[in-house]
Amino acid sequence: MEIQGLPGRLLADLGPAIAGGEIPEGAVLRAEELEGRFQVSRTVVREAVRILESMRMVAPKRRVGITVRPKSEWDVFDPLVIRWRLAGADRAAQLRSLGSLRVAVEPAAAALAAVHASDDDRRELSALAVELTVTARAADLETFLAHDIAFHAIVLRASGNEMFAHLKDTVGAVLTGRTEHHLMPHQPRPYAVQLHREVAEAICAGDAALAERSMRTIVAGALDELNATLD
Amino acid sequence: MEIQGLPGRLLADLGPAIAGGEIPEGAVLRAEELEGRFQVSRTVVREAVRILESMRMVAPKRRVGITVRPKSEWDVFDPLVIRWRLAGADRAAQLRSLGSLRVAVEPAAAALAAVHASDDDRRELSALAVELTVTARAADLETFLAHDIAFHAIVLRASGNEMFAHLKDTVGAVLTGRTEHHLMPHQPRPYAVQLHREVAEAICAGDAALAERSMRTIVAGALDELNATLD
DNA sequence: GCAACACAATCGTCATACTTTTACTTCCCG
DNA sequence: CGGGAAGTAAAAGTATGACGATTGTGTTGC
Repeated sequence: MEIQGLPGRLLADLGPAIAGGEIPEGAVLRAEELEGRFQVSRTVVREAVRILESMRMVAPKRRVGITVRPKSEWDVFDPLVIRWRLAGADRAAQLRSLGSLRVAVEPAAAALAAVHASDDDRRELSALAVELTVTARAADLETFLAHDIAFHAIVLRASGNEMFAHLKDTVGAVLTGRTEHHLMPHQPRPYAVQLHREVAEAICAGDAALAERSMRTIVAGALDELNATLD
Repeated sequence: MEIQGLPGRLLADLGPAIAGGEIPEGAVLRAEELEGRFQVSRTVVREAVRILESMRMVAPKRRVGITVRPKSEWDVFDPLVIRWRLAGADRAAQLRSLGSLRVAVEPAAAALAAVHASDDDRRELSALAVELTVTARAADLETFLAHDIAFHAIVLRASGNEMFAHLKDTVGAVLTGRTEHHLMPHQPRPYAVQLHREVAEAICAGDAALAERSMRTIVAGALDELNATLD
């Protein structure tokens, strides 16, 4: 999953530093400086910088250096960029953006899933809905989180849309993030759990409209909570 | 916008070839072979391959070669991947995926725009709605397309969500693609134009629900037409 | 003051040598 | 005959030195 080798390590240092604002917009790095700072060869520096360039985070320019581009131009859908921003100072803004994205996408995915889900998908969703209920009552946040991630991942995949399916990891990161940073109630809200059951049932029954509505209530609620907590 | 230099050129050859299935999943390339085939040095090949690796399209492995990963693992949100797929054999599938994405995102963006749009945004939207009406009646497809792209771009930007805003180019590519490939009526439908006017008015009036509904009608209609044409 | 020119800094590319990993092959022992 | 251990070679990974290309900057001369 990660980029391998020394360029990967460089990237794992530079990426978060830029995404977190430690290296600000407009800052200018020099390749030679990076070679020295990280004790690697030009080859490695260049490959790492190329990757950052492909994410539109930096722009190398002759006679000038490697300039950090304004945040507004970054590839905000790149999984690495998302992860770096979630890990750093930009976490709040990133969570808000992702929250809105979820509100847009997940209800649509649920509606599609109600039409396209395989029998296995439907079975798994039902099972997970039960698990969510149990672990929520037991206040077992860790297991609850795992099941919650799996639940949303299946809905996204079952939608039959490859782009929705790829948001699985991103949604997972959001759910993980808000649990880790205690942006969630200590015990999952019974109403939210109930809504998950509703989504599962609606998808099983092929009721697209209900699946969409219930899912929208879930993600809109999550976004509201998020905004309430962050303010 | 593009990756610069020789690696960029290599990428512009390899990327579309892989995205278009010309180089199939599971195929194994060797760095040395690429050096010879494109008459570039090791450095250049490695940088291009690194970028493809960061898009999850290939996985270099020692003693094996550079393997083309299954399409399902690619970074489907990467603008380059989207462009390459739109240009190649995968165009239909890519248009469908993007169609669903638009149905999910653009109505949400319109709703947010009704709340967050600046006065300038609202003025521009109104003006563009008028332009759309005029150019549609004149059957000036080229100008119509430009204004249509601008219209949707402004709605996405005015939503205030950076991730939505970044879908501007992608939506633009979809609109361009369907005009170029004649997946559109010869003269824009009056009803669709009317809906654009409704969106503009709703956003100007701050009516989020109406903006969302009208926009949904637009994009859902576009998706229906697309499916009808591609089948 | 300004324009042309020269300079130097920095990235971009190439060629080559060496290192590291690892699939495959071979061979020996049970 | 099989299985495992050791050796081999193939491929990517890294380092380095040299040169090319571009371009901001300063300098010089009018």
